[in-house]
Amino acid sequence: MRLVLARCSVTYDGRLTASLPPAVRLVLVKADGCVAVHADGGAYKPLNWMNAPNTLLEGDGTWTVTNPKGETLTIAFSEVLLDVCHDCGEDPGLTKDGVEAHLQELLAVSPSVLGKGLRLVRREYPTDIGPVDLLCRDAAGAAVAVEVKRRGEIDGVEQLTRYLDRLNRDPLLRPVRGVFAAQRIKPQARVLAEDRGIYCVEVDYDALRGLAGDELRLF
Amino acid sequence: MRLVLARCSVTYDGRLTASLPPAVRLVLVKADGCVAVHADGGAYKPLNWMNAPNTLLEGDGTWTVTNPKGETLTIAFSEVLLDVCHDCGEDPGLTKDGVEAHLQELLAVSPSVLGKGLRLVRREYPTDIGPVDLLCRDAAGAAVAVEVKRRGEIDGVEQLTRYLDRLNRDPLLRPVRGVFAAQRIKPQARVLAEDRGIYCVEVDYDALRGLAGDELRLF
DNA sequence: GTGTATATCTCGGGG
DNA sequence: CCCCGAGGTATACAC
Repeated sequence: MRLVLARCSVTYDGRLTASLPPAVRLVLVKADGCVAVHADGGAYKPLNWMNAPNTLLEGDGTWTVTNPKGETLTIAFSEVLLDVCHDCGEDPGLTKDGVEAHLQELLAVSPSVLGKGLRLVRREYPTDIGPVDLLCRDAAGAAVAVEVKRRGEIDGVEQLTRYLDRLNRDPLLRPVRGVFAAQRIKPQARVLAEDRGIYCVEVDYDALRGLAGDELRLF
Repeated sequence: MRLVLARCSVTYDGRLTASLPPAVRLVLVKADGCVAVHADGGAYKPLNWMNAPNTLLEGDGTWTVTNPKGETLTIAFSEVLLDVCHDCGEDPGLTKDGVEAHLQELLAVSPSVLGKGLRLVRREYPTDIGPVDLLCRDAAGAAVAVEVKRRGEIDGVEQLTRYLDRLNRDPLLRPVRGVFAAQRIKPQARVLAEDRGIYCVEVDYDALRGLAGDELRLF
């Protein structure tokens, strides 16, 4: 990792054109070759950057970074305050808990919280426009498609609607009901869903984790 | 801007739980108080971060960053290789050219590229579910709603469909046609759009800029 | 503040 | 390679 703190001006020419007048900024070059220019504020996003893979050409006070798509990042330095380089070694990486995949796993174990008598047919049930999170059957044997989100918003309702449209063309499944499950469902998303006959359920992640633990302990 | 290069382990507890085992990383503290932990690779996104506003408590080899929502980022340092601090001053900020807003401006000046005889009624025409990019009238006086995207994908078609549904409830506008304009339209989006009777146009940003220049020069 | 749309989104997975 | 979906998305802007 190379850290350069310097007064510099920057231009990016690629998917769009962007330019930065001279100021003191951090230029970060990582081991994979990616370059990022950070101002002293404004959250974690750099002002300008170029992802790996790319080639870095160091000229006389000017760096030119080019990627295979022909996009370029040009940095002109006028005053270098710091220029250090360190080898950090491999990073063991981040582990996460509480993302949508976990919610889906827990609901797959306890589908009955989504409706009385619901049984899981399979997770990630494939359609030709993408997989449905959960496909279930209810007590009467009717198919139920479930879309799982951490936060239920309009996009999720549209997504489930597209899946239902596809699934309802399959005579072996038809008619298929929809269930929209999320930790919190926004009012607009609920209105749109219910207008389309989609049932909405808010689920509690921690309670579900306890419930799943109980169910697993039965075996 | 403070740069700390150190062996450290990190945990985040908030919207989800995430943890990082010990390794050498860059910890970046910006003037607005935001904190970011970067590995030596993996593009510009930090492994963990905490946006401003927050409070940073420096303890004995451990930093605890807390935000008003009660989320916490904890960094435990074991070996500090570098710890420097610099005042960068205000950043004059980034200027961009070529984003969707510019494409919309250019199409507002030259709506006829979207269809013969099209005239602009207004940009950002309001509906109760959000603004339509352009509302036009064609040569026959019929209303045309235009959705502008840099890259035309399915979400954009859904968005325009929702607007058309709303606009077609207005007796002063009905019937309203839809036009989906983008620099490139993906095949799936085109199929969905045309299936719904929405006309697709790919537009050339540079050509449009030239055209708009010509039209302005007429005045 | 909520709600909506954009982003050089980034990032990962599957075909 | 593209396509699709998730994200602690972040960010800007309108109501």
